[in-house]
Parts: sequence; C-alpha cells; structure tokens
Amino acid sequence: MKTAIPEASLRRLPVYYRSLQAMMANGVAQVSCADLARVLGLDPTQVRKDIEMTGIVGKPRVGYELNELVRWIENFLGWNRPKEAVLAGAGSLGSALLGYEKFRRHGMLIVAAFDIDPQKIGQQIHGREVQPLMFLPDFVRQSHTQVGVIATPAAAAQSVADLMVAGGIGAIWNFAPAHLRVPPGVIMQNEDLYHSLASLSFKLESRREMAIA
Amino acid sequence: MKTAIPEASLRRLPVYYRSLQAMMANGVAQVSCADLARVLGLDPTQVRKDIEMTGIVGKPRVGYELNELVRWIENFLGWNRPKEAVLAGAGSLGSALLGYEKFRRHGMLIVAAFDIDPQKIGQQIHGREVQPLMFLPDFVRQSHTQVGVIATPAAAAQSVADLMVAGGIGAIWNFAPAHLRVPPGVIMQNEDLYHSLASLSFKLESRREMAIA
DNA sequence: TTGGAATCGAGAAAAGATTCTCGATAAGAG
DNA sequence: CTCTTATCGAGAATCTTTTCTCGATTCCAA
Repeated sequence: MKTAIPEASLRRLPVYYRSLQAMMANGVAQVSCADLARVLGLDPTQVRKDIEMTGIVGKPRVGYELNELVRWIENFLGWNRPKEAVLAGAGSLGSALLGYEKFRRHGMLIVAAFDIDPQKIGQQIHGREVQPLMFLPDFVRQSHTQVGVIATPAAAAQSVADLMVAGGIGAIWNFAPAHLRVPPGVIMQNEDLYHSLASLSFKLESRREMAIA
Repeated sequence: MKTAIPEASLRRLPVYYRSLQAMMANGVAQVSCADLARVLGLDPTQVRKDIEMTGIVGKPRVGYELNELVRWIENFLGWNRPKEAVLAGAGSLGSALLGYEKFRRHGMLIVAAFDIDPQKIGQQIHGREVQPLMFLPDFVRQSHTQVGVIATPAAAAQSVADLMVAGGIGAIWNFAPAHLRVPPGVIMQNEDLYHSLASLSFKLESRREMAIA
C-alpha cells in the first residue's frame, strides 16, 4: 500500500498541513485541492496526487472534510504517534532543538541529551539532564529509541553515528555538515546548510548570467 | 551552457567538495570519480555526471587534479564570489547564523541584521549592529544586496519577505516554518525542519510496517 | 427534475533524473 | 613496444516524477 512515495511529495505534505490548520482556525469546514493550490501557488494536480497518497477519499465538487484531511495527513506521516529520540551534542543548536516543544506533535520527542564535554554533563537543558556520550548506546538499546539527532561538530559526527548504530538506532537526523556512513537499513536524514548554500549560490549566479545575456 | 542542472546534483557537490578537501589535507594530488564514489558510498556514474556539470575535463585512467577540481567546484557554485546578504530576525537562530564565519567561503556574507524588537535594536551581534526592520528595504535597495535570510517566527515571515522583495532582493533563504509567496524571478530556498520531520517520520513508520509484514 | 459547473480519481503522456553501456584514451606491466 | 586495465565522456535505456486528459460523481440553480 504505502509503496514508492516520492520524497518531494512527503516534503510538501507539511505545507498543506499548515495551510489546512490555518483554514480550520478560520472556521472553514471543507476544502478542495484546487483551493489549496490557489492559496499556495502550486499546481492543483500535484496537490491532488500528494493528498491521494494519504489514502483519504474526497467528494467530487466539494473536496474533503477539513478536519478529516488533517487527521489523515497526521496518521499518514505518523505525526500522531511520536517516536522517541536522543540528542547528541548539547551546544547552541542542540539546546535549541531540545526547546522545540512542537516536535512532539510532529512525530518526534527528544527524551535524552548526551555530550562529551564534562562542563555540559549534568546540566539541565529544557528539562533534560545532559548525560555522558558514552552512555548513549546503552540508553538507546534499553529504551528502544528509534531516532538519533546529531548536533555535534562535523569532526565528531561519524563516531557519534557509530555509537547510535551500535545501540540499534533506526534513523539518524544529522545536522552536522558531514557525510555519514551507516549500515543499510538505517534511515539517514541530512540537514546540511551547505547543501542549500550550494543550490542558492548557483541559482543566483545563473540568474545574473541570464540577465547579462 | 549552465542549463538544466538537477537540484539533487547541486546538493551533492558540497559533499564531494568536503571529501576532496579532506583528501587534499592528506596530501593526495589526484582523484577519480571512482575514488570519490568509494569513499562516500555512492554510485560512480552519478559522481561522474555531477562532476561533469562543473565543466572540468579529466584524464582517462587518472581522474582529476585534486586542487583543480576543488577550484572548478567553487567556481561553478559561485563559492569564490560571496554574495552579500541581510538577516531578518535576531533571535537565537539568527544570532547563530550571524556567527557562521564559514558562510563567506561558501558564497554568502551576511552584512546586516534587522529586527522589529526595540530590545534587540542597537545590540551588536558578532560584529553587526541590529537595525530596525523598517530600514531593511532601503538598505537592500541601496546596497544591492542579493540575498535575504529570514529567521523570524512563522507569523512574521511573509511580511518580512514582502519587505525584502520591495527592496529588490534576488533570493530568499527562509528558515521560518511557513510557505512564502514571492513574485516569479525571486529565488526561494526553504529550510523547514518540518519537511524533514515528515520524511523521517514516514520512513520510520513504513520501516516498522515492513518488519511486521 | 434536469442541465451545468466544479471536483475527484485514475490512467496516459511528457519531462526529468539516474543508471547502464561502450568507445576512446592514457598509464603501467611485461 | 605492445598489451592490459582503469577511467573518462557521451549517448541510450530505464526509472521516477510531474503534468495532462478525461470519465464519473456530486452539488447547485433554474
């Protein structure tokens, strides 16, 4: 059933989700793909295909029940079943991530934080005590934590990933600017600003060239 | 010449770039696509296609001169010609971005910061004074700044984008979790954690289902 | 009750990206 | 000097994603 979902479609669902919530707040009850497409400036067919993925069936001429659609998206993405996560690296980025309470309503709950720096170990950050990095594998193993968040410097990232894998992690969300190697079967999600910087910079350059030509 | 470059390829170039720099630090002088592919666990053909984009020509049986390849990538991406940028939103994320000195060597230089909060206006953050948000359009217009970085809450993001567009910005790098509408011709790069969270969560769910089935 | 308009759903077509295949070329071994 | 091997470069084939098209369904208005 859930076979072959385009990555791009998955990444568009949160966009719809937010628009839908805003509409709900405005008291709207029903919505069509055409409506969504208009509001977001996207192609209506694409919106329809993306929403079809979730499995919801709509009514011709009307569209979908708004709150029903929101629940289908939450369920499809698993956002109504938060997965536990551990964080490695309690620097400024890591601390910020620990503070994002909204992650919980978007499929993820950070339950523990780890760092290698003795200065940080023992500190409380947003209600969680920073533990020694070496405790991470056992923690993951015993709690069956599914997600590992890496917010360390690039140099440490691979060894931290190895610790997570050793504990049997299912997925890694990597904020360090480093290409990490993990065994097949472990899901890897990179959040690398330099990827974006490359794309952005190149597009600006070509835009300028186009203007000259 | 620079026509129809896949987004995915653009985002892979920084990965190669880092590996190449690490090799250079180790005193390696020549590198083949096969080498890179091996190190990174990628497909050699894909690496070759990506590198071909930059326009460099290699030697059969040898590959590329390492430092030459690095320079071709920098030049292709425009990383050797930093573009000026303004930042809107001097919160914790914005301050962190102001601190990333390395952006300069990756095509971007944040030259000014703006915020709407009187408490923040006048403060120095990493050497730049926070200015009133309302000064942003004129600043952009007069300095011909090309990039606008949005690090505000989601609710403020659209109006900030409008200010940037009013000043004639060329590209927006948006960190706010909001879908922004800009006129055609303005480049939009979204850095939305919830996009990743959707992808990550869905993949974890399907992995688990697969394990059960 | 009937005709018209808007939308869904699904399959087809088009566009785009990745992977495969093969000839050409250069380095190194015998 | 010749043969083998590794690699580049380019075009073909495959696979994926997006866009188009059209029949079926439902609501609304006359």
